[in-house]
Amino acid sequence: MSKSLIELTPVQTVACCSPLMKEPLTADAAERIAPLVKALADPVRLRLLSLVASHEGGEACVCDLNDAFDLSQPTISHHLKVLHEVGLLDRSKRGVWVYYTVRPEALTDLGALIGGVAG
Amino acid sequence: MSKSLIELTPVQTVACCSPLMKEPLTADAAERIAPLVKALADPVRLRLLSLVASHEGGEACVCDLNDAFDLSQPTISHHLKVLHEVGLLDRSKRGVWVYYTVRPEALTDLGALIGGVAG
DNA sequence: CCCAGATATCGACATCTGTCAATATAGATT
DNA sequence: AATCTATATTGACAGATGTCGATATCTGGG
Repeated sequence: MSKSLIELTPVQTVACCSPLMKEPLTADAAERIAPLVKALADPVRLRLLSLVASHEGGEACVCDLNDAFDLSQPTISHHLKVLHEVGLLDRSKRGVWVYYTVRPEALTDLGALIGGVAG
Repeated sequence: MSKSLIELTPVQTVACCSPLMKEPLTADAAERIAPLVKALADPVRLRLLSLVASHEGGEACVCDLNDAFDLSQPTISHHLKVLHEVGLLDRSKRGVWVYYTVRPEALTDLGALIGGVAG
């Protein structure tokens, strides 16, 4: 491990880790990965991510996402922020609208970490 | 979908779902999958799972696990229970000792769901 | 049968989390 | 500028969660 884990974001940590099943996670790595998993550990955020990811071009407007749920607009905004902060979604503003896009590597790396495919 | 989701456990739900990125999760599926992800969304449980999984034969005694953490025995017991209840770990008692083993399919399926590998 | 050790359960507590209503901000249109 | 619409932020609150100490349960050995 050439770089100290301290400098890495959750996504970067996941990208460089062996699968869960191959060798024990260090306490540091676990502390760093948990927030990423936690961001996924909510039914609304799972659906949000899935909606964005499966949308045309892996990109969706907040206005569309709001309509897909029976939740207040601030609540959806909050969940999107959580997903954005851990690096699972990117934001881009175009005019009045905000578009969120998935970061496929982040999902792929996390899937590999959990699923045991070589990472 | 031939069987109602209502009859499926979290692990079974994950096993039958398309990857997050392929098509939008239904609200039902998301509600069912979230507990499984939530069980992983804690640094202690990530390490526990990783310790068990990477142990000899994918099996570890609680006594060994307790020693790996600076936490009380009831706390470790609680975390193991969480992992067991969602189906990520199996329990087996041999004499006074309790051994936990990973369910590799559960991890593999969850990894595929998140990572986008065909499920 | 009683004790000692391993693990689980209980009850309590502080902290974190999801949600909403109210409000703020920012961009487009008139 | 005034206003409308889209999104974010704030503050509040109920409920969930991680942790511990105390205690219960189970099992093997004396």
